[in-house]
Amino acid sequence: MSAPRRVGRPRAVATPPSGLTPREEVLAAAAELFTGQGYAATTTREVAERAGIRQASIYHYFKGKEEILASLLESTVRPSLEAARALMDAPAPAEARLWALCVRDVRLLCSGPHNLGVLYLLPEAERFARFQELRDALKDAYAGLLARTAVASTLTEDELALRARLIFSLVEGVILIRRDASALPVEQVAEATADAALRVGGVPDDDLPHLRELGRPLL
Amino acid sequence: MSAPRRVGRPRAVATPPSGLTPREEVLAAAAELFTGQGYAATTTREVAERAGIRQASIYHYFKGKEEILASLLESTVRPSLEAARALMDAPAPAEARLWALCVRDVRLLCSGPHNLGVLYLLPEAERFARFQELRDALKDAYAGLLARTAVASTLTEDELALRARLIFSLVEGVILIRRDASALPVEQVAEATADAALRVGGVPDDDLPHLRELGRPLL
DNA sequence: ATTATCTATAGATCTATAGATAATGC
DNA sequence: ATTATCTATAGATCTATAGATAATGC
Repeated sequence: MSAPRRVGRPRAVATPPSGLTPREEVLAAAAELFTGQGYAATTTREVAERAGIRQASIYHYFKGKEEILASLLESTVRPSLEAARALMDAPAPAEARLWALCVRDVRLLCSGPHNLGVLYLLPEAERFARFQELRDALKDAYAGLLARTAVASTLTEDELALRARLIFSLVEGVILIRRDASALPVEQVAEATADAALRVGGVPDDDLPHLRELGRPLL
Repeated sequence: MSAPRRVGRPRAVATPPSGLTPREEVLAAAAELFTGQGYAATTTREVAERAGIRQASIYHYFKGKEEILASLLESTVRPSLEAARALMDAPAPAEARLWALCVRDVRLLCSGPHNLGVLYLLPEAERFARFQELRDALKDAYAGLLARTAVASTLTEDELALRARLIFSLVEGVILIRRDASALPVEQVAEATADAALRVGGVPDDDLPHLRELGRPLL
């Protein structure tokens, strides 16, 4: 109802108020375009246009195009890492915690308006050290939980490391699944992926129902 | 020993003979650069320079930059699909054939000088219809083999489809594993991935050694 | 005075085409 | 004559910066 009354020169193109800060509007626009066509293939002009501002105005909020991608990468992996840290200390069997971590991670990768996970797959992502650190910490969380499972003691260190890596990429693989199939039954995919992760980890099929019940309260 | 004696104007920069045709030299150069820095981030000039020719000479062999990527995408997925087709008719239990398909696919993704699989992950790859058709056919091969396993009858159609998709992305996931870890013990990763695939498919742990023995001759 | 935006543009590309050139083939 | 390459460049970008402008805040 009330007029905009915002500081600064008005925008050239009147913008329907989105509820987001201008910075967030830029990030949202970049998320859509980077995930859809890639980072290098997206111009700052396209991002600005979708955000409702002029190209040069982006530089009021970001030092450059790279900083936009860095911000998106970090904000996408951080919630996963927080979920992982919470589960590291939860009082439940490692199998159940690993299951819950997979479910939460898949949910994060499958929800949200854009398939933000595909940013992880961009070749440009390799250059962003801070993002890679966060992702490595997440990888370590998977390995740590797997090492605490009952079957772990029957495996060599190498086997364990490889299985942890396979589980991690099984979870990240839902990025590809989501990319192929636009609309997914998120919960079903999340639980199926978590089940698959435990199977890869060596958990016998018969133990799965019980572990699921222990894992569900951790979600 | 013998002089080059090649038709056409000589190259501006003398090229150590690579044994490849000029077209292959361009493809090899593009493979390295596209996988390392992405398609859009790679210029035709860089590709040409690495191939030992001038930028404009690329257009003698390719209609444009896109055709280079299309060619790389198709030549990368095609061997996987051929392996799949050969295994569709092999006289062995579906579980063993699925195991063998995984091993061969992972080998293909893990070998070769560059991590060509990352091309599948490029957002640009979505636009190449012929490549996507080949990849879909490969996906169907996985689903077809899984449907012929013994456990398949105990699952709903939805569960089966989802598991097939998870197995497929488990295999494609080695692209990410290879990207993170430069040097991999290919055989070990391939068999571990194939084992994991059967586990995701619901094959009991106890059956694995036997199925591996049946699968090995199919490699 | 401060702020958020704008307009304008420098400078640096990048792709693809036009047309010349330097080999071999006949 | 044919071929594989080259040089040169048109035309179309694209990023980031410089500096102006139109609001509110005090």
